[in-house]
Amino acid sequence: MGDGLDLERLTTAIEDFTTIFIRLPAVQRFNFSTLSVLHTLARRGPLRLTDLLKTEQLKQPALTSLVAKLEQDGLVRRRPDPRDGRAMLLSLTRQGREIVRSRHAHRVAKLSQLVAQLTDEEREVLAGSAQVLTRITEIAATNDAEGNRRSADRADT
Amino acid sequence: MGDGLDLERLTTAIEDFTTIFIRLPAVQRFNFSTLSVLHTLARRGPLRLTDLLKTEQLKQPALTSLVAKLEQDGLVRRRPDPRDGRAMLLSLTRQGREIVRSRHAHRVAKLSQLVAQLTDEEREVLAGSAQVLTRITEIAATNDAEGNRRSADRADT
DNA sequence: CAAACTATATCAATCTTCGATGTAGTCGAC
DNA sequence: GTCGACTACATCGAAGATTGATATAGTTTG
Repeated sequence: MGDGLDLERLTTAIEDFTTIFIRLPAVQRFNFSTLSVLHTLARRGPLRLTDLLKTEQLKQPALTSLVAKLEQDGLVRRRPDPRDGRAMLLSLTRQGREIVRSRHAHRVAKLSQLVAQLTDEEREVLAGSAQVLTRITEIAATNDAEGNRRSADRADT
Repeated sequence: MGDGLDLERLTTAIEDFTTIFIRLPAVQRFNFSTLSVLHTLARRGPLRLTDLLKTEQLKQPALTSLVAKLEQDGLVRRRPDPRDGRAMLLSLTRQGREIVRSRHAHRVAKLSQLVAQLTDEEREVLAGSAQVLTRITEIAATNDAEGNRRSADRADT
């Protein structure tokens, strides 16, 4: 209580930070949607189209055609789901993973250069925040999953 | 020294966190580029097209037409720069600011709900990190500005 | 005041995205 | 087992966004 956590300020700080950290110039010819799809597949392993759809800000036909193009370009692999004849399992090829890794590496390098200009104290704060950010992301995922269960059940008050 | 700052891990944590925090479903019909332009204008006040261009991942013609549409929709104001007859000064209208504020408010609400599920200790770490994030963003801006000066000078080794 | 430069606008071609709809696979009740 | 309802993904045509090339107009410098 009263720990001085100013959400307003923190949100603004994150918004501004992502502008310089996440929106790197697209070194290759990829747009936001494409990069987001690649990142999600890199992080969450093989996914069905429908599951991938949930995290992306696209409608299904757009995602289908984006994935088709990525397959043609050799970045994504598509194979039938052995458990469900309707579904496709999507994953990255080695080449696809390489793109995600390269962007990630750019970010690490950029962050490294910035962190070098901080005080020791500031660096300590950052070190702790990685863990907290991960926790928050997990909590959000859990909340979403529960939300889905509830609305599927139609059993809540 | 040896403060356990793992940049690899921190970068991944930030990447994953922004997926749930920044890429909110576009409640309105705006795409990424549009939202980014609105955010930048909200934060950095009146800007010339060329200056706005620097922070956006778009080419100049695309930005011109995007801004034209935003003006038609009443979200952006365009007026001639009194200091330079070639340039236009872009800023948000009240309505444009309202959109940015609304997305920001959504984020604050979402963060608030997540933070409520953290321990006191975790909240304390977050409280400190707002300041550090802001510092990092400032440093990055300074670095960029210096980089531009240097390459304009063509005077470095 | 002419040449070189800068800021923005326009154009046609290409790529993205969308809503609507189609096809094929799955599931559960009987 | 087979009928009906549902789900996963694909296809299609239209609308919108983005691009490179280029045009126009204003500015600066010698």
